[in-house]
Amino acid sequence: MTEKVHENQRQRAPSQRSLATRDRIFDAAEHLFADRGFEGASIRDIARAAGVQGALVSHHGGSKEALFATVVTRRAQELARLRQDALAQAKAEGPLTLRRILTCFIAPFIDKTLNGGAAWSAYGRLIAHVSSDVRWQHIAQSCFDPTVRVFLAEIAAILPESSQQKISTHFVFMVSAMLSLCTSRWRIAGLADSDPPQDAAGDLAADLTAHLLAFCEAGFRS
Amino acid sequence: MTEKVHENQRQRAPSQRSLATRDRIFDAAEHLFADRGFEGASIRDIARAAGVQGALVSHHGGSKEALFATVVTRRAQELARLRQDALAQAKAEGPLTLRRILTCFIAPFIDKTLNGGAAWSAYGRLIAHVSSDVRWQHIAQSCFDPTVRVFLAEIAAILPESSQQKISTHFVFMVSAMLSLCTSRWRIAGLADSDPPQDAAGDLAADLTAHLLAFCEAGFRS
DNA sequence: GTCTATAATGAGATAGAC
DNA sequence: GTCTATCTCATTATAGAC
Repeated sequence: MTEKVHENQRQRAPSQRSLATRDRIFDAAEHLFADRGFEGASIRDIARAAGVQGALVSHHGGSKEALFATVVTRRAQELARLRQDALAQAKAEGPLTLRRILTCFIAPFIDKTLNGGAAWSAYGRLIAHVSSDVRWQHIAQSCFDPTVRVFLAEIAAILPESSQQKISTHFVFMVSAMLSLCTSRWRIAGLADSDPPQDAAGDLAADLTAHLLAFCEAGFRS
Repeated sequence: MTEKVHENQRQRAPSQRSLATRDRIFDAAEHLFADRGFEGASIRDIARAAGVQGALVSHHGGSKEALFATVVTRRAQELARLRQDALAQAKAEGPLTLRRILTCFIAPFIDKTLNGGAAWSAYGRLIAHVSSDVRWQHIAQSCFDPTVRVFLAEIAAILPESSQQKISTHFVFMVSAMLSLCTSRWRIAGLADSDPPQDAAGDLAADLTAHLLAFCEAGFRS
């Protein structure tokens, strides 16, 4: 079999260089969409940040909407896997508690977005846009709802007296609070009249995760 | 004293018609900024929605940024007054509890944004943009932080063992959950596999307020 | 796969008539 | 206070050379 393939089959795999360029474009798009929203980030901005020409952004990302969806989807799979792996491990280690279920959902996200580097930090803010704008409902449904439904079912088993409506409402409260750690830490710092807590005092992500978990577990049990 | 004034004094009061036009422009801007964000809403869209020419939007609103700030500020004063009046009345009626403090903050907002008509509904979503984007920090500080600090002080008096950092963090969690009722009810409905609860069953705002209050009070006490 | 060049449209803002 | 007209620049997207 030669390197040549039938015309209706896929072309040969993209080169290393092409893949690297594509990832630079997606990283730049992720960062700018996160910071300035869908309309606030222009293709030109993204191209400049990635160090390429505008036409190349369209080549790799398609239309601007397709690029947005691609960038959101890109890390969603890894995040879903982290969460479901954590849940599977928690199940293997003993009977599930509400706290353990919520931890499996929140801890991977906070760990990545606060300790996972600039790209994951931007991704957290990007998801906040998706979660608060009905225009991206289709993305939320395909990227996040399947995993969320798994967690909702586990919570419902722990809290049999709570209606599905109530559990779903509380879950959205929890997600909103979680995302506020990506979008609104400036607000917390401003209200606390203190500098944002430095890593000097320890693991910021662990502290915030514990805070958030305590808040939400109590809320679910209310 | 004639109608003529010194050139460096203010001109005569605007006409009724001018005020009505200005309000139509601000209402249109509020709605479009809320739905599509700052960059997503164009001056031209706003002019068309208000039924005026583009130049008139600039005339009444100044630059686009100034227009955005004006529209956010416009209802902030009324909201602050509603919240502080509720707090004053609660104080007059007896010793404050955590639940009563949180109610004074949340209930006026939910009542207006869910039962106060389309303009207040849009305003709720608009505030969600301000709260989640550090670019609008100066607006949040001037419009909302003064009232928030009053409530933080009352909460601190009820929860003397909680640090200011913890109370501020929990307060931001609460505000995020509250705003999710303006931005993400579609998400709750999608996850609950049920139509969004209809008003037929009663007062939607009252039900959601009670839900949210229970969740957040338990969180604060965690 | 990457570039240059450009098409086609829309953006924010303002000058000046009425 | 409101409108028409226009300036200047940015926008997304694509065609076509290499």
